Amino acid sequence: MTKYARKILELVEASRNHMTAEQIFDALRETYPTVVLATVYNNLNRLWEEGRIRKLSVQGSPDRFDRIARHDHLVCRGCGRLSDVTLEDLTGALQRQMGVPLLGYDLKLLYLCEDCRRRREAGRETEDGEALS
Amino acid sequence: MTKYARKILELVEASRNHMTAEQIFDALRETYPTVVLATVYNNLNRLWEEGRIRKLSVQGSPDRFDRIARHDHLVCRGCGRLSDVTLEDLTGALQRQMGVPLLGYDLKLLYLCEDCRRRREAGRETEDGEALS
DNA sequence: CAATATATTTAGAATTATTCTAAAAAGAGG
DNA sequence: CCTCTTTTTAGAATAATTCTAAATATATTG
Repeated sequence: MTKYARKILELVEASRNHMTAEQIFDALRETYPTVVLATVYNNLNRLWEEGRIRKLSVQGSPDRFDRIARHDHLVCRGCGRLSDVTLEDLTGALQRQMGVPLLGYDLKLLYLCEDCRRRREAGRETEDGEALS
Repeated sequence: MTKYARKILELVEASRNHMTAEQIFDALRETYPTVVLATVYNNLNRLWEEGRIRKLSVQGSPDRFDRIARHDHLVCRGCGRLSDVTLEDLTGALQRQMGVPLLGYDLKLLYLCEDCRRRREAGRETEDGEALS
């Protein structure tokens, strides 16, 4: 782990804010003023491949990076704003708390398909193992 | 509904394939050879805003468009490949059927935040109402 | 510690998906 | 038909992300 990777992981874990690469870049520059954006992407992708952080695609806005600890998201269909929810919240409390009915949900189950498993076994030693998207 | 919108909706509903804008464009050109890609995006966005189709963001690949009828997705963490699942599948059958353990899941709950609701009430008459992302 | 090998960073160009703009064309309603 | 509104077109613009090649840094081995 390089100093950049370490600091980026720290930033992502500390933030409860689902940061974009750009925001992480800005935060990182306070410590390392000469770092470039590509380095941030390199590290984020490496951390993601290693299963150390999560990457969320939200329609129409840049990817967000998030700590790995299990939790789910409430996404505004208007502006893409994200907030965290835990499973306890889901039971009714959510609707009351938000005072608004859900428009729907989007559930993705993550796995490795045949081809990718074969390719991964064949290719480099291993990677990953228990990562969330 | 224009002929383009109609045909695009038809294509999206007929396909069990989570098509990208590009693929829809290609399919559409067989019927209307002069249509341009921007028209496809225009229509897909209009249909999505009207809640007639779903839009899925998958990390690292273009948005996919999908019929509205309720179902969820199995996403390969390696290559982004999508397949449909229904709730019955989820109960164990899924793991046996796929012969592979899930790496995790990604649940997004869709709603409209305060700001967007206000903006929408203030702004144009209405839109949407029951759309899924 | 030096020498080599491997991995990371940098700078900037390149790519890709998507949106925007302005003008032309197509519908819709009277 | 005529006017008004919406959609399409063509192509430029934008934004996020990845790629490339050279330079650095880090790790490994003799």
